[in-house]
Amino acid sequence: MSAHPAESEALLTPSEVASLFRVDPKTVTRWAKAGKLTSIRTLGGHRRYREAEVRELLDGIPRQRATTA
Amino acid sequence: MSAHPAESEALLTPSEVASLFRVDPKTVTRWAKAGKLTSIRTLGGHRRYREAEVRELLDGIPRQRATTA
DNA sequence: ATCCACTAGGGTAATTGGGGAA
DNA sequence: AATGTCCCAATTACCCTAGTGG
Repeated sequence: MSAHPAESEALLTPSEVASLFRVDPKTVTRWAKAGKLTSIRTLGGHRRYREAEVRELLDGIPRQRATTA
Repeated sequence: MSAHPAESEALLTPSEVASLFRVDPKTVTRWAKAGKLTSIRTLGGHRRYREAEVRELLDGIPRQRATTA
């Protein structure tokens, strides 16, 4: 079988996102409900999150830069 | 007429669909059994899925609106 | 014909969603 | 306002063996 790169983008599970942020998975769910985080749903209703978006939030949009003095 | 089959007839394997949704291939099988996803069977009993349908489910039917609070 | 990754099954753990309360 | 925890029901993940796909 071919290894078709049919992937448009990588997705993360709730627990994975929670681990990255060091929070409870339920908290990630609340972020999704609040629209703070984009969520894709499986056909069973479980949420998946865009890895690119998560990493961007983690790397952070540095609002305040510790200037390398 | 074109000698090429319609592009919308493109089929995906269970593992490909699973990768797109970030779930286990067996989960895709359950979706097919539950009638949540159209499945075509090979002569040997393996399932194939319509790419167009999968992409539509992924892009998804916007069910969530980000409240621009 | 062989080779081997993938899939169909079935059964059992682990995760998730949802509401509600501290 | 924002988290973490408890409960329960549903969904999903991992285990195996045998058969299919190319």
